[in-house]
Amino acid sequence: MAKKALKSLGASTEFGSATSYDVARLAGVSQSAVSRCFKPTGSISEKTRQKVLAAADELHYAPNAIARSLITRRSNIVAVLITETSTRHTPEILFQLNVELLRRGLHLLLFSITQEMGAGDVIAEVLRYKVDGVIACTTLPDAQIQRCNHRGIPVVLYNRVAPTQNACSVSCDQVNANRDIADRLYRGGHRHFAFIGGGDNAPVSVQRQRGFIGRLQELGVNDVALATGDFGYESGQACLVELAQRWQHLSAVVCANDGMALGAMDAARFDCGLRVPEDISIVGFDDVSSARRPPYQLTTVRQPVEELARNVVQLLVERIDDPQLAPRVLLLPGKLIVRTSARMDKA
Amino acid sequence: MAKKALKSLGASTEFGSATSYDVARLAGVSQSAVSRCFKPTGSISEKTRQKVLAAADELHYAPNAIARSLITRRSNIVAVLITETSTRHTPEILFQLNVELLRRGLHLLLFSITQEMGAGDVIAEVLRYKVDGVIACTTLPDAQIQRCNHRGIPVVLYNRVAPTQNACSVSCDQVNANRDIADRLYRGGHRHFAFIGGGDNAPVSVQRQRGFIGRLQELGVNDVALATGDFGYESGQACLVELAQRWQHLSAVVCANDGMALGAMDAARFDCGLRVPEDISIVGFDDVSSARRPPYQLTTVRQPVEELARNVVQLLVERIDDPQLAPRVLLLPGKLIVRTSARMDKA
DNA sequence: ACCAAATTTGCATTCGAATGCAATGCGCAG
DNA sequence: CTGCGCATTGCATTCGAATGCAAATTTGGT
Repeated sequence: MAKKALKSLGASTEFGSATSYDVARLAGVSQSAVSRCFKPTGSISEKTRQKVLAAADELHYAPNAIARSLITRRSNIVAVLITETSTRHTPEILFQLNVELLRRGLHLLLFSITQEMGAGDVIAEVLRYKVDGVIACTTLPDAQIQRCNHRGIPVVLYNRVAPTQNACSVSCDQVNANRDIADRLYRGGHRHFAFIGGGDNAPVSVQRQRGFIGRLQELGVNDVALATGDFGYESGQACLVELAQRWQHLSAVVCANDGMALGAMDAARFDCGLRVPEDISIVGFDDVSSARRPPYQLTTVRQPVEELARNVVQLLVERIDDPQLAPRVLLLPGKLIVRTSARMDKA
Repeated sequence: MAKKALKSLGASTEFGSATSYDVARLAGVSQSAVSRCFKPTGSISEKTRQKVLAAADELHYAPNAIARSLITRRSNIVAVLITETSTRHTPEILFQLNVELLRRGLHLLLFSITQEMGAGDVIAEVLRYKVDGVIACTTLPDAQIQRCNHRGIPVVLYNRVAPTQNACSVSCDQVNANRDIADRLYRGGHRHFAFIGGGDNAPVSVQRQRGFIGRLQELGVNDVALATGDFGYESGQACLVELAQRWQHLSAVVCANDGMALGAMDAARFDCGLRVPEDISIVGFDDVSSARRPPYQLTTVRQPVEELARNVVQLLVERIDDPQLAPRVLLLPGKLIVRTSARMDKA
């Protein structure tokens, strides 16, 4: 196998960067030495290390991550799955996840789930890249989660509860946030409530609704008006108009997200001639940037995005390091931002 | 080298998926045959192809992308560079880029540039992964662009003009969009203008300003009031208050982005007691979702994000396929969305 | 049926780095 | 000065798929 040694004799002037052999030759050591030099625990003397580092520097050498992955069976790549809507809701999540991952030497390979490329196709691609883990910022069928687990790839869900016990999940505690809202509105004197949801196949909407209505029932309020939109501003407008027509005494409307809450607020004022919060109280969820502006001053819940991202990555890394670990479910409290769009108990 | 053939005899029941050798053995053919079967141009008979595909299916085999990259010297991975602000401005850009890339069989490896990890560190990581190309949604020092070029990796900038001729770029034509705005406002009767910028180290702000002021000068308007914010709503408020105090006849204010325009609008109404657009006209840029809402109805410019993404990927792929190709600069027109926040010529 | 041409197949090597094992070098005690 | 033991070093092999080349097979023409 003397070929190996001769191989890249003339190289390193061309495109394509230097290899460990080039560095070895320049430093007058073996390729193994170069390899050990770039591995934290590598056994190597200080003298050789210096020689190698100098040579590496001269050739602008850095270990080829692809080649390394092949032999170590660790790609240091994590797949992150999103849909068009998941980025709209929290645009900063990708940035935050990426920062947390890079901090731990992991990289983020992005996959968008679309009409033309469903979850199944995407997971197939994910598997081909031998990623170390998967973070799903979208609903992921249990079959696909299983497919990953079967290959020893841990999955962590962001803001989705796992349908079964096959994946970790980290979410904002939507249920309790909205229970708290129900409580405060009730204590603030409201008795006639409505909820504007985002559809039953949107897990976040379902949970926010469950928290709100569940707590109201405990408080003895049994009929809560319901309307269903699509998370968009316009649908919030339409829902409020419809609700206001059908229910006379309506005094507090809780929406599954800020987009609809803002729509509802504008509809209340401009279409129904209602004052907010004197005639009607409105609460949202997410704390988008418009929520704090003068025309709105929307009372809403802010998700701890940075903390969520940190915990998602934390859980994932734990399971990458120890695949035997049982999946955990983490709930982080949201922060109620009390502004003036709702009459409620501030305590 | 009979070892190879024996190698994974007992495997394929465990974690870690089947290899081409496993498939070859099950199908009763050589590993080469399996490889050729998964390569579009591979020379293989229909009979063997069927045998191989059946075996592959049974073992849930798909070629290991990492191993393939190593030998083909094509990773099918593209690095995308972002900063915290670049995602805030256009959250959907990542999704769109990803969709376009996946369509062409390319994958998106995300890199966030932060305080603790500057452009230099990030490019070092990018190079280690042997990506086929780089898309920068952020300012990238020429030295770093060169570093990529030197390794034969093409770079395309999104919404930044390349400082030199070393990279392609695809941008929304901010200059002309704002020239048009200047024109229409002038024709609408305005003579006293102001521009609220986002700082001189923000290329988008500089260009929007240049377009606006440049055209005004051509029209004979030489002194335009200037204020500088930070793209945030609050800074827009502050700037407008300051401008209104110092300039009496101010009648049209153009802002470098919608965030500041919305702030300016609210400040005009709530802090300065001015009516919009009767007393003062306000124009933004980006067409964020709040812009179209009843309280604002902001006249602004929408960037053709989908088209931009498509062209970014198009240019990148062209240069990946033919590295000799000279870098191109593409400018796509923005779309002026005329609403009611500004008195102007609608034509 | 027979041979040349075209197609299909397998063998062996390659990509670049990591690592078990054996060999070498070094330090230190006796 | 000798020898034991530990720290370094190098050799050879490995990860999984792609591919040039030669061998084997099929195809087609006569």
